[in-house]
Amino acid sequence: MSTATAEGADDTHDGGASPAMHERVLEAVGVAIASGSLAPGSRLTLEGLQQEYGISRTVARDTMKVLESMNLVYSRRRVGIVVQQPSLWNVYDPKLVRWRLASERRAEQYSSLTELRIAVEPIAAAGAARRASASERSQLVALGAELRRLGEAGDLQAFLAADIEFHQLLLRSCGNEMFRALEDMVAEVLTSRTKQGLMPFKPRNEALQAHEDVAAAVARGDTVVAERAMHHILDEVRNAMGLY
Amino acid sequence: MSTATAEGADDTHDGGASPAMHERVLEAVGVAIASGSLAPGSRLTLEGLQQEYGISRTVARDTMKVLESMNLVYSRRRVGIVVQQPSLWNVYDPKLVRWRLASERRAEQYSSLTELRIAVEPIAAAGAARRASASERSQLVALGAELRRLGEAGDLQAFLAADIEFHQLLLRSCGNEMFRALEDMVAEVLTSRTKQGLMPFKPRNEALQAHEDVAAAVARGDTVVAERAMHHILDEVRNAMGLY
DNA sequence: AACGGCCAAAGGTATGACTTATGACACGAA
DNA sequence: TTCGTGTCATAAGTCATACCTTTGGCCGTT
Repeated sequence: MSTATAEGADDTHDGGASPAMHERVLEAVGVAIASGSLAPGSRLTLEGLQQEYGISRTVARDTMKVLESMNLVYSRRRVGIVVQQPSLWNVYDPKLVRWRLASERRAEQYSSLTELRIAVEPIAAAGAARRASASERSQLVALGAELRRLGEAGDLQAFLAADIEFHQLLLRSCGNEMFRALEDMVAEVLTSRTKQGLMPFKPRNEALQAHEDVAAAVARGDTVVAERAMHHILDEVRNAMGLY
Repeated sequence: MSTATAEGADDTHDGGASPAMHERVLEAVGVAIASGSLAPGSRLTLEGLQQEYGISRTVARDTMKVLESMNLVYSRRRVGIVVQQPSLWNVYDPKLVRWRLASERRAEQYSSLTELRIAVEPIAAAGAARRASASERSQLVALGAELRRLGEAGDLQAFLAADIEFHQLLLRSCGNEMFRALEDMVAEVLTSRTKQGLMPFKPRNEALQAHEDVAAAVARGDTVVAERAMHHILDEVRNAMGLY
């Protein structure tokens, strides 16, 4: 790799080069760290990055600053840029989550995210029952009905889309911005679960019922039932993961 | 402000100026955004930042790259650097959490974090019961006993320290790195709760018992009881927040 | 009123120079 | 031998400057 910077890469220091250059480097180094092929303790230098990717010091610095902000690396004078231990990473940064999902260690990331879902969604359901807006409540009920329709029709594709929308809407309407920030990750997990064929061919009636129960409980502001019903939905997931 | 860059600030472009300059700017702008005094949609320019803080373009760029990575801003040619809507922020970034806790909006951040605790800790307890190491289990039991001792002695200061250690150890030993990453935030919340005098003068016996129950259940690998007992601990918090 | 071209503003990138911190190593003293 | 101590080379931190590229807004034409 290295010199093969995608397009022609004339030596003409054109001052502006290929835009998104910065992103390319960030992506490459980030993936390398997230996948473990750049092990904790490994050292990089700005000089080295400039050579490796054919970039200027400016871009190399920008990239490292971002990685440093994610705690993937730290930099010290005279030493260079050092890869941090994974236990110090900002594991909630969407970029890092994406990189890890793209790596060999995908499975670990999925199970962490799934466990997080199991923890958060019931409390989010309770929050939604308490704080969702009127329109959010009715949308949720509508989605619950739609899920049953699609589930019984056996249209897995459309079911997945509606299921994602259901769970996202819940996180969006629960009034906690830290839960809301998990929207995309939940979508990712649900998508993957279907892709991996971990979903039953037809959603179980029990699951459909539980979704409707959540929606109804949220709609009437019943925090306890909303939470319990969501818990029920996730029990299925928990079983599948061997967490019971 | 501006020119008063802390020390002397001779005009001699000394190329190296006051180190941690970059951090100073990051902090200032970050706090301004987090507190809302730089409203979403506000626009900055690199030029402006250079003037405002007496820094070079390099430092201004570094700073903005970090803020951009946190999704606090985005930058567009010909427009400048624009403050993002809060709903797009990376609200799990420890820097942002810190800034928000230091702002007027402290209360919102605390309640989000508390709700997150309520969601995560029971599942973390179950995870610890399943996956903690032998030494972690015994440490947890020891901490449970210590909590009772300190609680009954009425030493709130020492109790807080042990309580933090208890909850952190649990998050650390539950085997989910996304839960572990919440260690510091939980410590922050617990500390604040005591500081604000929201703790009873003496911890209630029920709470002490629940901590011991969690420790014992984790020690013998009983996921169900560990989760339930932790849930019980947090019910107290939930009540205090009016979430029941 | 809609379309198209021009201009200036502001970020993106590249360079080169200088400052500062610091790991490593050599040297000398206890 | 071991433990400071001083020197030096390295690599990040910062600054200044220059040029390219994108793009929002203005203006004139159709």
